[in-house]
Amino acid sequence: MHSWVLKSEPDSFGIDHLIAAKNQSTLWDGVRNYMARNNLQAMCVGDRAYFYHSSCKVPGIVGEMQVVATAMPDTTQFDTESHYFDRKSTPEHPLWYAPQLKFVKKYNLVLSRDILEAAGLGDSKIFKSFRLSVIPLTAKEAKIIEKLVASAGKNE
DNA sequence: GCCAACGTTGGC
DNA sequence: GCCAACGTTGGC
Repeated sequence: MHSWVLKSEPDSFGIDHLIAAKNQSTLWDGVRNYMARNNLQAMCVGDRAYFYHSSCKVPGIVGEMQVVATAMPDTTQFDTESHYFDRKSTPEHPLWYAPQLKFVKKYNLVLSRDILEAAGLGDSKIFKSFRLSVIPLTAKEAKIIEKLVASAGKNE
């Protein structure tokens, strides 16, 4: 199993949108960056994805999701009405792919950048490749986050 | 709202 | 295929 960090702006699609969604799941579509796309395609069923809120008051990891279906063509790329329409893409040769993600849990606190950095994740791609919206975590990084979640859970 | 980082585009 | 210009992301 691999772990990933998926960024989204809570104003456009936050974890509460996911909770309210049908089956509490969503296609992670609209990603238009090749490196992020490659990461999306590398996701396997059962992988864990941390939901990261960006461009908001307290940016950080707010909860967990699980991959329930591997990446399939992102249909918004063919929709001329969509903000995500891409004229270079055709149904025969789609450029962009989206996996299906399902809500697992929402934390009772935000794992803010301060908390993540203090836990030793300062060298993680979360910080180093901060423009990337789909970030792979090493096993070590994933373990650190698991620990943070476990200790935060004790305060519930 | 500013601005640095950095991916993408397009002219050559 | 290089690289400057441009646009977007995202923290502050």
